[in-house]
Amino acid sequence: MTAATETPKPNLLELLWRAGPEASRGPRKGLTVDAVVAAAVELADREGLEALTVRRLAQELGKAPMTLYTYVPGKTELVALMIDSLFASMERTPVAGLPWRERLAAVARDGYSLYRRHPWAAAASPSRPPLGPGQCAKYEHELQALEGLGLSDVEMDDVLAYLLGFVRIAAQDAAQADAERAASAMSDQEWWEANGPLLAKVLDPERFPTAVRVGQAAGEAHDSAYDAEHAFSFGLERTLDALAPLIERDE
Amino acid sequence: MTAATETPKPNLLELLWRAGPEASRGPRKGLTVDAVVAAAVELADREGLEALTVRRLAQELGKAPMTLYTYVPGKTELVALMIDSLFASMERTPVAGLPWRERLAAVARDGYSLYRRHPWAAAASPSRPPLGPGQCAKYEHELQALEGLGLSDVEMDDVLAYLLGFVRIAAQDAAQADAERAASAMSDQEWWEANGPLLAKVLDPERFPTAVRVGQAAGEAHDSAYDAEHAFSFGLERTLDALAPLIERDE
DNA sequence: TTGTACACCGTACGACGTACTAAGTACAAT
DNA sequence: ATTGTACTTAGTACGTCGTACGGTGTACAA
Repeated sequence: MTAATETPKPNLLELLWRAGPEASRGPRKGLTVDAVVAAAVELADREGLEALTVRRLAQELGKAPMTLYTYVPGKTELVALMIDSLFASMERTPVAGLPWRERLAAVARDGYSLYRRHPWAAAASPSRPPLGPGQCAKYEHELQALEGLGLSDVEMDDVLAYLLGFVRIAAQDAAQADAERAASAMSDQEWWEANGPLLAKVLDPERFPTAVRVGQAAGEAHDSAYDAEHAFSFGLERTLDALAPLIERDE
Repeated sequence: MTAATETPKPNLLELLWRAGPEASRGPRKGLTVDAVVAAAVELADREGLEALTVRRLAQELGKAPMTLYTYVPGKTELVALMIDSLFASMERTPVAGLPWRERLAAVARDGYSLYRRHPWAAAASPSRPPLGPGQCAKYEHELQALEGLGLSDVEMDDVLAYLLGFVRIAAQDAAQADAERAASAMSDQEWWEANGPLLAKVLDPERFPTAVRVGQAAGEAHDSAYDAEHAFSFGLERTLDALAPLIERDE
């Protein structure tokens, strides 16, 4: 029995920082982790996260499916790498010198437009992503926007998590509204013809007086049933108001 | 050729309101939609949304997998029904007579604890769920908590969407933190032994000065890397502060 | 020159959602 | 009472997924 050559599964952290040992023997690699990740991002952007399958991605790269496992240990790790690569290359509006509201607004808008450009990432990105280089660069830049405002270190982290939570949920909702609009082959008119009668019967103004009134008003105000961009700008103002007492507390 | 008996696929809306025509011929039904949905909720609570498969659910109900499709047209509709059933039976703290902050806090806490009890729902529930009876009852109750505060109808909807967005993201993050803790078989110590050296090399305090400092402070403050309950209570206070200017604007 | 670590590929396994078909049931129409 | 038919239930099977496994050939190290 030969001693098993221990090739421990490459760690996600090593992979994120591209710190794995590079092979010195064997055939030349036909791809790189970066190339795989870039192709995956492009595919997910084009056709959504559910179209991103290992087979499909391999096909686009001109390789057999299992080949990708040489570069990436599994699909979850691939998605983590994809998100970190987004974070690494995202736009970071310079904020030095701006008043605090504009600084935080810029941070929020940078994040939001990243997620709008890559809607799958809003659904997939966790609150505390693994500490890859992209995540670290993002975190560093965002924290610098919070420096000098009289917050403690712990408060800075709390405030940032709160702000980014808003950004993520706004992006999720926007992406979902888009997806629903695209998925329903029905026009609004067809939908109402199909479902209007039932809704009219069931949305009893005596049982749901406030809901019927407010729902109707909201539906008319935003031309669509849900106006994502309005929700974002409304929410951003609120979120900055939320932080004002904390930040301006001792000025 | 016999004329095709048109049995149009039951609409999700009809299903939500249990408004489908009931069969008058054929064998007695061995189950009800409610029973299927209840079993599905129980299974998802117990083992998570990814354990909720049609086969597994059918097994728990003592039926063949395909049998469930008599009650529910597909898995997506099943999940929608599950969420609406949660909304229908959730706790709704009475808020009449309370000051506005306590009213909104109660609404937020009811929602949050619902999602904490059913973590899968936080991930699956969309911003604008289909108008089932549970969703309507929830919406009605929540809007009543916003009545009489001097807001327009459209503002009431905006404010509620904003508040519920916070609740959802807080619940998502909490659920994810739990899941990660459960999934990693490693203890914190093992994790640091495995990843500490790389992180120490790569988290260069010159490249990421603020991130390293704040990250360390935050990590020490919350015993775990991410303290969900703290994030919720911190965020709830902020969110109420966010709404104060709007609500107290003309008092 | 040769041994070996490695990239690459084909095949295959066990899950998944669900389409299709057949069997059997109980009410409606006769 | 009988028969037709709408219905529930079940079995089988298809196409998809992630990925385990084993084989083949390459190119560097010894």
